[in-house]
Amino acid sequence: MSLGELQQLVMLAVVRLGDGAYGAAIRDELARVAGRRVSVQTVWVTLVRLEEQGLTASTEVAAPEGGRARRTFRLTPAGWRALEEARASMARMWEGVVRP
Amino acid sequence: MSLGELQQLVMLAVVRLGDGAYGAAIRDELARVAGRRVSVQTVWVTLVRLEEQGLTASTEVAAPEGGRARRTFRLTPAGWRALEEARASMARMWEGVVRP
DNA sequence: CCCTGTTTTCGACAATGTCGAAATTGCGGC
DNA sequence: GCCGCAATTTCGACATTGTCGAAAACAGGG
Repeated sequence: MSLGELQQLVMLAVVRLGDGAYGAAIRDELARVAGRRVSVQTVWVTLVRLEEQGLTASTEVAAPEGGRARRTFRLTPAGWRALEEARASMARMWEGVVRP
Repeated sequence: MSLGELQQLVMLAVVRLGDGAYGAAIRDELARVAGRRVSVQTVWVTLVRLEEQGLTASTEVAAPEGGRARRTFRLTPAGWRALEEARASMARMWEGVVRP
């Protein structure tokens, strides 16, 4: 069971956003920084599935002006471990690789 | 259409191995360097699907001692582009991220 | 109370990841 | 020549991840 590519990106967006990590913000951060354009529903299912695996956790927060209540996400320690492990594997594979 | 995680790892194993990039060798390189243990068949389907998308190409090579003919793989220019793009997105997302 | 904008949930389907089991092929021995 | 052996590739099936259209839930204002 290893992290999919989008899962990693979503997790990174979550840590980048800190407290403000909820659906729409994550979608925007993904587009802005990674150039990856996905719908907010896609972000959501990904988060739900990560939570089922204990890699993220979430809390409901009070509604801002003119909208309904949001749910914000964060990484669990297991989430951090998985994310860093994925990064380390990939880094080792890139080591010494040069485009011909 | 963006590269899956295993697809990236397999492509990297392919470039690492150069001329000797065929099924079993790729499987071993993945285990050795990335610590990712998958069956040879898994590597194969991945390669076939990448080839369908024009990201890798393959050639049949004469049989070595005591075995049947092999098929060796390499990246196409489009493959390189996709791989480097995936890396760049991920790197940008990691920028400035520190574990709390 | 109904409309409007924001956010979450449902339901469906495509792409990727994974492997057990079968088929193919070259070699060495009987 | 036929037989089994070892290495390699192909088939078929299923789990997980990626993707979104459309629907439901809420909060505030007219």
